[in-house]
Amino acid sequence: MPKDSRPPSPPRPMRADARRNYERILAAAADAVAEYGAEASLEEIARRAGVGSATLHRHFPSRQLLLEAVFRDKVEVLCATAGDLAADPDPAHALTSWLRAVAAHAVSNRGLAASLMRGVRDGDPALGATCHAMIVDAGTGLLVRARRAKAVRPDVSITDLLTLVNAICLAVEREPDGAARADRLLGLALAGVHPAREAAGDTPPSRPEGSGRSSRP
Amino acid sequence: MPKDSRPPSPPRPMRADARRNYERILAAAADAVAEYGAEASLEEIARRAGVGSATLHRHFPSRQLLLEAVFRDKVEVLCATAGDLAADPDPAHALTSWLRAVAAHAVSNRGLAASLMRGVRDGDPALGATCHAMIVDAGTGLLVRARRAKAVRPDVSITDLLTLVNAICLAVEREPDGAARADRLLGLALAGVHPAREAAGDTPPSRPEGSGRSSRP
DNA sequence: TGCAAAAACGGGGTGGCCCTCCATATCGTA
DNA sequence: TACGATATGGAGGGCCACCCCGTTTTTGCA
Repeated sequence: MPKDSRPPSPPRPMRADARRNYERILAAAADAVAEYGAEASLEEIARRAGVGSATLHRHFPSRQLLLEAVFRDKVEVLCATAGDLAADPDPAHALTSWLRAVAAHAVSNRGLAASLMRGVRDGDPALGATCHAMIVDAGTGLLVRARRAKAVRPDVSITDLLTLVNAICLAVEREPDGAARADRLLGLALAGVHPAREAAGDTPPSRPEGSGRSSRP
Repeated sequence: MPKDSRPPSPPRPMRADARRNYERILAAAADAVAEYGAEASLEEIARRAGVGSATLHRHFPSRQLLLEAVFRDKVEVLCATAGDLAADPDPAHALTSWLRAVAAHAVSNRGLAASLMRGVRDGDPALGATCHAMIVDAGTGLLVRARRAKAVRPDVSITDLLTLVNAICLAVEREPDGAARADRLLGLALAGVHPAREAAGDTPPSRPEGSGRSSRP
């Protein structure tokens, strides 16, 4: 059996200069990712941080881990938002609002979508799926509530929804007016492309019911 | 004024060895892209084709151009499919069938989605947007017919639909069972996440109307 | 058929990237 | 202050995209 488990914090609290460099790298990475997206050059990040590339790789053994560290707090904001929306009296509205918030964050923080996308799949096990897991957890609460209220199809999973959101954000990333387009496409995907009755506003996601014609004989 | 315009074919019909190498590169690229996706190494392609890397770059000055050449005939198949579906008595069904066909091609041909995505945006002007343009043209016919039949929202554009399709395909690419998942997500996006009445089958895209409750007071 | 210009070729160079080794510098403490 | 554990970063290897330019092949014409 293993000698000892120390889950949250290794006894070594990290040396002062190490922590300083860690922070520097994180800041430089945030800049670089904002500028170039998730594919930003790691050497460039190390250069901006004023450290050697080896130091960067020691602190963040994979690109995914670096991205996770960069976006951790933004993801926490989204999770908190989900918590707040749990009190919304309208479960459907809460869910769609949150998904839109996720999309808004993803398009305004280049690379976030790519970071959230990579879940468990892809090579190394348990090597940086934290953000993905956090978001899934946060969204699940909103989804089950909406499902209980019969406001979403019973077969829709949180993975479905998040994949759609991230796919859309990834697709419109680096487009002229990405935020608006992402919101528009998300509204479309949530409401469907078939015409709702009166609904004339901006791709309103609610009130899907109504009189209609059957389009398939 | 310009001396002369010769739109379709430059008078030089390409030397025999040049055409031979062109074909070889194309074949090698098809293999490599099938194996590694749109990010396949160009040097590896040149190596497989038995030509120098300079030759590859001469024939295909950009990765995008090479991908377009690789996928040209598949895109033509999709365009032909769109033509066939124009005779479908049900415009809505024709449109969704075609979008599903696009998705099916995109997931089964690694890199196609990425190739179709890059439209006009991104650096050089008119440097490889042919596939994108062809697909847009083909889809527009189906969309306007569906729109006339009031089977789609009037504000939905073909760009919206194709972006959704490509985004989904890009997202599920290299997932275990990508094709099924892409089809499922596309069905979701086309029909919306809100519950349809009886509709119990596989994410049926039609008959979006139904009895419901107003979800926003 | 023979030949010279044009066209195409590809080896090798440049510069970038990711990642690792190890001699050196720095920090925390006895 | 002095020592050992810890952290550093320059150098180097492997891979890649892309380009320069001397060489080879093809072609059109005499």
